[in-house]
Amino acid sequence: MNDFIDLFDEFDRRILPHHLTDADILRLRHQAFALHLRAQGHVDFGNPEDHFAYIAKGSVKLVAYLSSSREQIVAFGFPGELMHIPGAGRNGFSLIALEATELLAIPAASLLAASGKDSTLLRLAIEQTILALGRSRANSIMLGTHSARERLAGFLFAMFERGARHRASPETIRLPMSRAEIADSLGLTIETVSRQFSEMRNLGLIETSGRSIVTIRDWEGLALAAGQMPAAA
Amino acid sequence: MNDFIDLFDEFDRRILPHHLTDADILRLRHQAFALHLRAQGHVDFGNPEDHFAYIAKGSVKLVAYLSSSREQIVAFGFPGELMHIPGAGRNGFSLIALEATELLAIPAASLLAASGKDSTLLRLAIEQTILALGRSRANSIMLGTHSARERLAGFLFAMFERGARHRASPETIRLPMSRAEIADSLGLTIETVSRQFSEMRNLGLIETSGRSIVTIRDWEGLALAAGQMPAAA
DNA sequence: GGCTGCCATTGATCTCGATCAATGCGCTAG
DNA sequence: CTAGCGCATTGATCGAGATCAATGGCAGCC
Repeated sequence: MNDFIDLFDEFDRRILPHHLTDADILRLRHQAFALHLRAQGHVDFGNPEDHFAYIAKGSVKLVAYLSSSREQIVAFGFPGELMHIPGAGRNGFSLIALEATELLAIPAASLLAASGKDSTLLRLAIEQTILALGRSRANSIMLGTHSARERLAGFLFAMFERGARHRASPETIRLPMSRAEIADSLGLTIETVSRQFSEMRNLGLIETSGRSIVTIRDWEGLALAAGQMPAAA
Repeated sequence: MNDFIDLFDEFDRRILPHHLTDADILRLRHQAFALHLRAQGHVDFGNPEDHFAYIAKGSVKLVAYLSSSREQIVAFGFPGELMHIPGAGRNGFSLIALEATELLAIPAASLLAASGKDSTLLRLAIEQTILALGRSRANSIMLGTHSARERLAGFLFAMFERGARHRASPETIRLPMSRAEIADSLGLTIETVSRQFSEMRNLGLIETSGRSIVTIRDWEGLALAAGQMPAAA
């Protein structure tokens, strides 16, 4: 399983703090496991245990299943990111690959339990959780107060900031998710998302090519559309 | 300052794990500070540092200020709860008292830094943060997929579960927040919240008395209105 | 205990986004 | 290169909730 070795090595270099002892690293290596998902493949961490997932290649969505028919996308995950994945609570969660994806999963509980004396790993975990909390609260604010235009503009900004995939030029990204997935993450319908894309294209804010290539033509206009106040403070 | 002594003592008894060493407790006691807020009084933890707040008496709202006029209530806090309060990020947060409130604030960063060898405190912090993350994600799901009726019904359930204030009978609570505050937390307007209250009253699901006393008359009907699936799974 | 101001309720209308319904087009297989 | 399917786009209509506008009633104050 060279895959696992390579994956873990990358994780060690890019995420773990540099001053970890070999013992810590060995401990982690024992708890982690590599996963390869093809497009639309899903992992269901059924047990009530939380996990962390380091995304190496590809991209994923974290989906909450409701009693109703509709599903809500709670977060996206891109290469280089460490996601927090809740165990099953009131509503079940699933991690679903948007495209072929390689990731490293680590049970949160054993990570917490394992670090007896040294708290470096704990600190890493809490930092990531606090980041996720911040993103989730930002999401709540968006869903609670923003219009469809503001949501899509904000979404595009977020995708650009997180580097999305296959950046050809600094203004262009390829979105790995479908319109339906964008809609589910923004609390909108496919049609509304599509209409917003068209209107923003007509306004000269963006250009699109094919189904998933987006180029930003007017950063200031897009920021305005996203609801960042123009002047004042 | 007997207030502080009493507050900290209560915090120790009700929240802290029982096996903490005296050294740990002393360390915490040094970092914590008591706050007394009158109704509408606010604390602005301006520094970019996160805090934890133990609510002893009263109730609070955690508000995100947007560039726009509208504000979004991110969480409520009730007695006995330990809230996570984000430092200023993209949007500023404020903790505002709904009524006269006593609370104990603890800087998260120094709590993390202080626990050198022992990781009990860290574990406490991460547990609370993960709880908050779960609540926030549930909130996202509500805002992204639920109707006004479902939101208010769900809100009432949550208030009952968290014991709200001054429970006269098991079916009756006093809501310490105004209609405007309910609306801001649910992503609705005052008028819609009011209309939903009236309709639910007409349907015989609830009874109201004065501005803030609510009695549940039909638990099953309310659960149905909240969107918990009737039969099936 | 009456006054007064704020908050909640109720009504009328409007608007944004959902829904229903075709049509168009990019991507993949063959 | 072509065919065909699935996703995206566009159009028409509907409806939930926002907005605008009065009215009603609870609570704090003199």
